[in-house]
Amino acid sequence: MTDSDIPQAVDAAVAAPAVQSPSPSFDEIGLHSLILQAVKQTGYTVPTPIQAQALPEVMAGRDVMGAAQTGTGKTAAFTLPILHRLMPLANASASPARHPVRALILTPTRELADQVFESVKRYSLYTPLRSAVVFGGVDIGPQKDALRQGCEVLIATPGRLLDHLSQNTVNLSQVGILVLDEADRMLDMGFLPDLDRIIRALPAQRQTLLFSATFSAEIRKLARTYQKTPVELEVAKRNATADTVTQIAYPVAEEDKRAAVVHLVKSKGLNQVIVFSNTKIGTSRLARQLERDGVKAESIHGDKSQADRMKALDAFKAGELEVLVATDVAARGLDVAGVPCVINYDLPYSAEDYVHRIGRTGRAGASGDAISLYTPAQEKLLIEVEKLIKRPIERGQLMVPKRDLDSSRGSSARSLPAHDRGRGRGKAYVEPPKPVIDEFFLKPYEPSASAPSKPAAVKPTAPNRKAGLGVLLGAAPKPVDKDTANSGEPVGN
DNA sequence: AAAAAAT
Repeated sequence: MTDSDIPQAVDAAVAAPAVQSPSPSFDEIGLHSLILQAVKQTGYTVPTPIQAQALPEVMAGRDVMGAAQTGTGKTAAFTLPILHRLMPLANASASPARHPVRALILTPTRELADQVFESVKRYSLYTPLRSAVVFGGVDIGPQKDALRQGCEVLIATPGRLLDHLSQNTVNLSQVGILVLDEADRMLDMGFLPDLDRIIRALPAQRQTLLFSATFSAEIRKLARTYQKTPVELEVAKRNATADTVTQIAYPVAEEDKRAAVVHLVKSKGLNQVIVFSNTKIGTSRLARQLERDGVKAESIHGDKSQADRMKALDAFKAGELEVLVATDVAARGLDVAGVPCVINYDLPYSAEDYVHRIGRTGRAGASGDAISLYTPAQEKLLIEVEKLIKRPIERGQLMVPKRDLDSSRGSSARSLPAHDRGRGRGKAYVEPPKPVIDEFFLKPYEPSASAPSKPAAVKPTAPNRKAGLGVLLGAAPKPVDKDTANSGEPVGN
């Protein structure tokens, strides 16, 4: 599933506010009938805002610079018009063999590449247009075969594409359309030199589409370098978080975080939770520990083999896991339909990543919960996030029954000194204040009420609503107060 | 400071 799978026909009526300006249907936009056929089969009738804006521009051949949140239907916003533009080519159908690549779509991660590929395949189902995807971590042989067969649309991650280029197994000399998806992410990941090398292999005469979560100075520079007077489209507000996502943060001591996750999952019967951790090692470890605690969990991060990554993701999508523990490899672009809850086990180092992480829930107008666990030392990160999203995040108090806490505490966490002891800064080490964790609770955490009318792609098992068992939150939402918020900051950070 | 991506 990808961004393009926003079920307009179904959800628009329920979750999305009625569109005031009469949005044209896909019929009226003038997409090629064979593409329209595939669109209709998915059940969509009305384009999302980004689609409504981008389709005409891209179909007209203009360069587009688009800022759109994930979950806005961004993938279809470029996939559909690209296929439309390539249709004359397919109609000619003179020499079916050895068609050179006409459209190239670059993405930062392998999973995203695969998702975009799935989307292209779906929408080109009734057309003669062919597509292929290349990315690292898997055998290059089959990719070479696919490229030799010929494809009009190629989706790729930069590294493997360069590999193909150097081996002369791909011909990019006829690429008339280039898409840089999640461009901000690609820059973050240091792909600029790779992008540069790839783009130098493309014709200068081409249409270039650039999608990014934000229009930072770097992105604008990228646009200036590779685009010609792009049309700027900005759909959702930059750095906005969906209104349908309930956000809450709990102060939890580092060694209690695991127990907190177990309780959030178990006591509420949450069955499809993505838990974000900041490190690859921490991600693996947490998944293992959760398994020991009786939570079905798998991890996904960059040190795992591509096969393992796909396996974990598929198992999660199939509903076989309660928890997917992930690094930020999963923060962007990943689209598992209807994830009802995201937990930040660690707050991300950058506030922008927070936006991407919680963008995994509350997609397409569905409701979702984003829960962040933070130590007092991490509160400043939380404040950074609030500044970025321009809204306060409710603070709660999470309580876990003491006996569960103790049983779930590993031997490891306890003994570790949580913070570095003074690095000669002349200050004594101060144990950060611990949130009160005790046997009783005030008010249970409830997953947000309005259940999405459209069930997740994965059929959720009946939530076992044994509230009260343990996890609790009380503490009235406290308005953010920058002054007091910082006061408990411990030494060191 | 961390993660991702070609091998």
